[in-house]
Amino acid sequence: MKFDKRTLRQRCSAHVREAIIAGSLEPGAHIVEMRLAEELNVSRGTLREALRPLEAEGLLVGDGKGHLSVRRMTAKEIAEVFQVRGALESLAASLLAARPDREAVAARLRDALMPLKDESLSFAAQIEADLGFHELICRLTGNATLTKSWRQLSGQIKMMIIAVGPARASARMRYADHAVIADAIASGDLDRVREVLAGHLNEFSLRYLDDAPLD
Amino acid sequence: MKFDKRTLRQRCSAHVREAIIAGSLEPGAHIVEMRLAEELNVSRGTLREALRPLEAEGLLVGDGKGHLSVRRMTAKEIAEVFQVRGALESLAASLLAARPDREAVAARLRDALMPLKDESLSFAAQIEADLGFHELICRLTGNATLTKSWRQLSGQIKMMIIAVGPARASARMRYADHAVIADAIASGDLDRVREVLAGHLNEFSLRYLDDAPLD
DNA sequence: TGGGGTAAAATTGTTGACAAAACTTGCATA
DNA sequence: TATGCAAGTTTTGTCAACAATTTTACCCCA
Repeated sequence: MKFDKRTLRQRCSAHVREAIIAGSLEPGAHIVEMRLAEELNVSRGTLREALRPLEAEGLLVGDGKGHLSVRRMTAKEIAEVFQVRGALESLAASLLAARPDREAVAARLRDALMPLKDESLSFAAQIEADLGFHELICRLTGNATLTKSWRQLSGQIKMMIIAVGPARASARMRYADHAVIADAIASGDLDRVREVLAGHLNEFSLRYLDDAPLD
Repeated sequence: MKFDKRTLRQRCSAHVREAIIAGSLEPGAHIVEMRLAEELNVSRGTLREALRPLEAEGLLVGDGKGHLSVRRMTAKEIAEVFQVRGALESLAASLLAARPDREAVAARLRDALMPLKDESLSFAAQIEADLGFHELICRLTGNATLTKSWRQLSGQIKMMIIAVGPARASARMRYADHAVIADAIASGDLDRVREVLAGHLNEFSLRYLDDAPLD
């Protein structure tokens, strides 16, 4: 038996975050504090505190008059998030590739990819494995600020991967697509690392924006 | 006459942020909600909401048992922040240098540097001009996610610049040190941009870490 | 018909009180 | 002396009520 030691506020935060990412709170939807608080069986005060970090994370946006709503990302904004994500991961991967123990690092990265070898993996599990791999690249650098900055973006990234659906998203979450990144890090060739990573993220990004509705 | 339309919570947030950055709330200091709320003449609930974003920003840290305290940054963490900042600004500057209107962009950047030509500028104003220049690099890209990520770091950066004091910090906030960055962007030479920027931030970083006490 | 004002409803902003948890302090005891 | 227990204090967690603001609905009148 394991108890959930988190405070109500933390659980609210997590719950709402997941609802947004999963799409059960649709982009553009207004957050009515009273109603949502009732659904979660918490007081408005507790909910409001839980909402604040989500606002800072960019999952919720205020309209200047106090009303919060689920962020609706334009195609342009999606491309922007990928640019920043690319810069962060590029830094991370470069740092890893410059380390003397880069082979060991690459081994750990490959381990994280094992789930993706299973072709029948659920969409949700694919996303977890994929983003888990990319986050691990950041974490292994030991730079907590880097990891935190990456995490700030990860919610938005998950949200749009799920929004675009398995048909288009799954194609670029395969094992081989990620193994080349680990290989590049193991090689220690910084230019190659940056090139491979940029290519990976770029294809990914294009796949989302190709025929996505522009607004 | 101009009224302050911001909510109490927003003003609290801003006030506490400034107090932390300016050092009047010292690193490591415990935040006692009741006492601080009384000082600011607001209720605990309002204050608590105001503190949450500061926690997300990394200016406050929780100890896992609900107690918040002002973040104390180690030398290692300072170096890490500079690494991430470098990655973000490098992306931004590269984007600007690749634009057809890069000369116009460089001109706007140089404008922002004018205050630094005044040798008798106050320390606080120097910091504003310096960081304002770097933020402008991000803003001019038009990538809001990039700007937001950079802003998340700016509080921590200001905090440590002020903590280290004018003696060591002022040396690298001169006009010429920044003008070369604008020049590089105007040149359109991406490699040169990255090199100049990396050099600038690196010297800056070294200056803080040189004889800073390690913990 | 449409512009404008006003009452009503809905929603957020703010507060103070109570509950729960964590941290002292002092004492009793092995 | 070290340990454990227990009362009391401090501090955070949560809630429900009230105030202020914004939105909506409706009616009046030119």
